[in-house]
Amino acid sequence: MKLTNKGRYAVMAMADLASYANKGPVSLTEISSRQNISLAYLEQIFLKLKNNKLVKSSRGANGGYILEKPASEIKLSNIIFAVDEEVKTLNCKKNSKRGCNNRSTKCITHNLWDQLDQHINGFFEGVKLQDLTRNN
Amino acid sequence: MKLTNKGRYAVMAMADLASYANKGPVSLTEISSRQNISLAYLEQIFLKLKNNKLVKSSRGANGGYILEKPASEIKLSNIIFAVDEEVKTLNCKKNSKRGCNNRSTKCITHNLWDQLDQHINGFFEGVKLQDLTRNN
DNA sequence: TTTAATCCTGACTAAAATAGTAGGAATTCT
DNA sequence: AGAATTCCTACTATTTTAGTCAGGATTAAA
Repeated sequence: MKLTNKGRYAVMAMADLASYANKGPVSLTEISSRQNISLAYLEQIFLKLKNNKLVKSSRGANGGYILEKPASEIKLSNIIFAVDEEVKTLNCKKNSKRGCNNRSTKCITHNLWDQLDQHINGFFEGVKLQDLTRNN
Repeated sequence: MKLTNKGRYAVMAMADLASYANKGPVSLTEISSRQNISLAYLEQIFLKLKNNKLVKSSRGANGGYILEKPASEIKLSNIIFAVDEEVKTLNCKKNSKRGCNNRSTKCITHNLWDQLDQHINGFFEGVKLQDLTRNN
């Protein structure tokens, strides 16, 4: 799992959306001004969120986005994965054809990093979008 | 806590050192060839490890590095902090003079990211260098 | 039907972080 | 003295991140 500002922005935007979505579609312009994220950047982010079936869009005047699922069913890990798609190539897997099951120092730390990754994953698996809204 | 290859290299190198250090100082040249990390890069890394009192050096021919403390007392978090020194400026603290104790979406996710950080910290606090050596 | 709001998309760019090099000085052993 | 080694600083190349820009395409309301 990769962790960047973009992912954090995505979480912020989704939390914003979740808070205001009961009144129909929320436009990116609104979110942009509330959260201080540039509109163009938000568009880029929401495109991915949409492709990952986390939000639905309705176009035209008074259009905007709504959550595709209830906030209680959206995990933060879903959001982060959608936006910061994984490109990480783990050195070990890439370099060794031996399958990385030996006990070299390199592979030991590799496993360690893998464990950490799962640790972080687990963290974001455990938090739902709903947990971030003020009116839950 | 920041996580980069450099940190991983540092952990690898320290694990290597811990495995071989019973025979006196280990030179970076050795570590370099065993772990496939460029000598110049290792020098840079060990400079920081030394400043952080994790290793001791002895110069000159047959010189090298040894652990400053037993491997059972060195936490991985120590190593990583030494090498990837924190520069991270959290947006929230930087921007708001209100002390970031309001319930804005921004601050909610800020707290979230903080929690994650502690989570990761905790992970590396729990692992000792000794746990990585083959002959423990 | 016009118009405005909005989504959609890809290409581009600037800045920051990362990863690593280069080169020389100082030290110690043999 | 000569070889091996740490020490130290500055530099550079690459990659990633964080966005901007420009121009559509689509839809809904007036």
